[in-house]
Amino acid sequence: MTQAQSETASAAAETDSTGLAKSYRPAEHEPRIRAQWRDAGCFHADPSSSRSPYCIFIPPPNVTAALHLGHALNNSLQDTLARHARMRGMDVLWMPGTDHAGIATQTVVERRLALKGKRRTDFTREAFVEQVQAWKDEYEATILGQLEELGASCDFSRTRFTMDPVCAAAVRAAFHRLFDEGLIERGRRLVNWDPATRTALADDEVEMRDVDGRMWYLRYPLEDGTGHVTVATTRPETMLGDTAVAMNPRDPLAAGLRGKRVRLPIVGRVIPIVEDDYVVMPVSRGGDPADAKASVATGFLKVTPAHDPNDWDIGRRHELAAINVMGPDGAISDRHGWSDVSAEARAFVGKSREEARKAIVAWFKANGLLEDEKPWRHAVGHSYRSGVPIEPWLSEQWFVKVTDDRMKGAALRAMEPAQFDGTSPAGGAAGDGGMRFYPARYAKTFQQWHENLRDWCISRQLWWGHRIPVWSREAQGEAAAIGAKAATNVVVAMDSAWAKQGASHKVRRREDGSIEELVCLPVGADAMTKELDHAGFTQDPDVLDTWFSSALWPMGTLGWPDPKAFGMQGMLERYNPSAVLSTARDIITLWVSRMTMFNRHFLGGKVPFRHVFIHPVIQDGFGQRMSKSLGNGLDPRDVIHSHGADALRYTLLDMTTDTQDLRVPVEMVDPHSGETFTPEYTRAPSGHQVAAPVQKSPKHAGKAMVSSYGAASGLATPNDSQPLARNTSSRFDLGRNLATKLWNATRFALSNAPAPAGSVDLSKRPALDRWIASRVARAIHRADAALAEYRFSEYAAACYDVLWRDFCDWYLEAAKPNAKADPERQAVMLACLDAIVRLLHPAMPFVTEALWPALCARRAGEVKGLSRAPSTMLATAAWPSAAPKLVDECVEAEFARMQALVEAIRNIRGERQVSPKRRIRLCASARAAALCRASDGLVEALAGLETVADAGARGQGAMAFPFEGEECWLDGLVEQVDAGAERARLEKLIADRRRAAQGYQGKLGNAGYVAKAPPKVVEETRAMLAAAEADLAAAERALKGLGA
RNA sequence: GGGCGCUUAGCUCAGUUGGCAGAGCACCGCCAUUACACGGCGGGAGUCACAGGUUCGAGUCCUGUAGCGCCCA
Repeated sequence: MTQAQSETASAAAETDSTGLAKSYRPAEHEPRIRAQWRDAGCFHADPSSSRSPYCIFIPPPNVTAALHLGHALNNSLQDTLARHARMRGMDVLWMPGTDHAGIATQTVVERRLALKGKRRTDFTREAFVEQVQAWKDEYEATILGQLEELGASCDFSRTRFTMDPVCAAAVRAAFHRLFDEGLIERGRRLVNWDPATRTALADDEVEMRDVDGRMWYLRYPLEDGTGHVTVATTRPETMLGDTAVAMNPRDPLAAGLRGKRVRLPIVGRVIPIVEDDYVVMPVSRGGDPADAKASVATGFLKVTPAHDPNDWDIGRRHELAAINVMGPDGAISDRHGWSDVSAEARAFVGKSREEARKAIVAWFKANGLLEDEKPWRHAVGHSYRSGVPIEPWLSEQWFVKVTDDRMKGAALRAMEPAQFDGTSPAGGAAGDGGMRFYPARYAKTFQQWHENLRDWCISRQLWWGHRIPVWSREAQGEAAAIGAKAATNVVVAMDSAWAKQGASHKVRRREDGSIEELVCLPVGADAMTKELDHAGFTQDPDVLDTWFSSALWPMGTLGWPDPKAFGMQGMLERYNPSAVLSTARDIITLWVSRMTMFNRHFLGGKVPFRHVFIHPVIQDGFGQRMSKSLGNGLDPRDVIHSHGADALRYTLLDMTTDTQDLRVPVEMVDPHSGETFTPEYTRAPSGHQVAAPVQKSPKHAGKAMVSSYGAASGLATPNDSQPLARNTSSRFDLGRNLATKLWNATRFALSNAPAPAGSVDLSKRPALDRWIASRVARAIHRADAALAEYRFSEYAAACYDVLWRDFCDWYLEAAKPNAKADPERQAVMLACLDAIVRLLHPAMPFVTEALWPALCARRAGEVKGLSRAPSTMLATAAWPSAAPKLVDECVEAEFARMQALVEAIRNIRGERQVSPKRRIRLCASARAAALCRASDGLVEALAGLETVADAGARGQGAMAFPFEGEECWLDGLVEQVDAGAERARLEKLIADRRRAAQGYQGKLGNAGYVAKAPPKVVEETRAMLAAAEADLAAAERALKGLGA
């Protein structure tokens, strides 16, 4: 039954004497508790506090869409850390916010416009940005609402957006400073061009996909008419821009061709044959047979510097021209650097790259120059947003010189030396060695990324984003004179009137000899824009890569560069570096790297965070990444609906081990019956396993529903008779069940503790109380140790074990018979429960907070050694603390003996299917009898015994079992003894004990073992052997006693 | 091509200095015992992917193989 149904099923919530409803229904509590936290300002960080600061910057979610399960995971982890730190008395700032996600958001808005038959260019830039802004407002609200629903204890009063005025100031300041320092420059370089969205992309925004393409073999005639060379290419259309043919200098054919030239077909351009090690030789001429490329290579490579990054490099080595034959739309064009267009070539101008490819191949075929073509599967870069193949394209762009030591070197030096592969470059500078990765293996990803870093292209030809704060014009006056004297591409700073007002004024002579004059304005210099306009300057139309502003997140959100201007005095010093950044592994390169470089550069070497925790990636039940377009994902709101926020959080925590992927099988909820079921699967065209578009109701014949894949793919449309089904996963039952268990355990404890004692000295209490206190103390230590190392599943297990296994299964059951008559017992019970509730709060904030008032109303007195400071709200209550002496090995060992005896008895009861109501008699051995006497009646209560008698008092038909090497008997188990079954049971037991004994004997018979294993281990083995042999003997005697 | 990870019960996964193979779910019994059936008690279930090596002893450390997945070229 879903939560929604159980709500309607039981209209009035019944309550008992504790004032708590009979069961926990999350939806009845979550909104109220969220409001309480909000009204009490529980999560507001206080920079003036004397508490030590603890800060986490949220990885700001994109405003493109609502949060998915991966976000729910990451934020559950961060909230657990934040609440833990807050309860430990720290001043916690969990900084929330959202990211404008330039290209992604612009793309979704453009797609929406396309449905109405409109394009971005149908609007003014301002009008279009307004529409994106509206989208952003909607999704920002959704996202922040989702965070609240999840229970995230963010300081929402400080919520930031990467394009708000505070963050914008940081972007302006950072850009200005980097520009002034020469770390940002403009240049004509090959970039990853997305012809669909018509913008440049950074290297890491390009996704490599394997594509079934072809390899074409084109003949280029030698200029001297002595023959031809054959080049192999996957991109024949780029031949229009070829400026050389390259061959490997080790190629046996090289000597004969050295110095020759070829005449480029169609174009007629005469181009050189150059020699370059990059060229792969065919196997027949010495190529490496292991290299797949050698099997298709001809040994001759067409070189198109303007349309291939490798060719660009070859071009630079051989001083080749770069002829750009395409326009920004990817179509062949003669207006972007191609001037020697022959009459024959003119026919190709204007064709799209796909059309041009066909036409060029056809031309070669028709002219007898197409030697061959083969199918060829190869990797092609695609835009991670628009999905179209990337075009390497020559254009003027802005770059951050991250290859400069002040950037990449600083990032590498930030790594903790122990995690550095090789000799750590960290020195004694501020922040050096100050950053550590969890799990440690991700340090390698970070290191390798930086070691292979290339300059970062930051300009984007978009309208949504931070506009580049640079104004330029063709140089005039003094600037023109200075520029004329400078070498190509050397940027010269001007000491002009603009510069005196705080701007950075620079001059650069381009490759073509023209001279540009650039003025970068600092924050707050907007008055100068008018002057610049007047002087013929225009602002760069481009915007910055989103990651440029994201990289400033740990600084900008705290008011950098001028916190006072935003009323944030002292925050930068206090909360940066933050304690930890929690994020996914693909973000290490995109974001962690850049935050590290910028933070260190702008804040005197400070790292932005001391720890980086990389969380696993959630996949569906088939190991596929959850994706919106496939509808194979799980909306956290659906899980909150079916299981509650605590169940979602706890289960996610429980799944977070240090593995890199985790699977969550997705099931569906039948809207007709509320039942959860496993849907029918089918294969999407992409090859993914997805829920079939329409599903039959498992309960109601003839009724159907639409799956989220059906809706997302458009293959089915939800309507009244065929509604859209929500998804869920029974994986979350774990958390829901735990929440329910805690709720009921609390109700039970409260109803059994009407008048707890004011204070208790545990040393004067029976073993049972000392035992539970010891278990709780252990659980607290276990939880603290786990969270200190970001082992979330270990923390979850610590909570589960102490609550369910120790407190409910043993302590409450043992305390049940007479707790009401023992005020001190009641006090211990409530104190331990109180500690457990606190322990669970970071994982399950709602149910614990819902129980808190009831616990406070019946507050137990002090239990020495277990400190639990009072608080009206659990969210701001103190973390429990247990004195080390509370952990009592002796009591735990004795209790374990008692548990073993109880389990031995239960085992026989279970096997013989004895009714729990049936009271039986234990005829105990000397040791067992002593244990029972010492246990205050626990054994009797937990094993369902009527009495405990001597072994000798057993009657006819008593069943024997060995306990610690002695025979014990159970009397009155059954009306009639089944001798055959009894014999079988004993024989099985004997075989088991014999096998164990033989194992130990084997070990001890090994001279090496006895000589070399630690004496303690050998001693344990001896004891184990003795116990097994004694048990064996006892069971054998019993079997004998059974008669023939 | 380089790097990283995974392979343990039917399923999803723990197993942190090498020392008695675990949990939850599912399954099979018994029980609606007045906290909880989102529950209690019991049970069955594993050649720890494969092959070597180190060691008195390997799920754990080393080498190699196979399959799956991710990241970077």
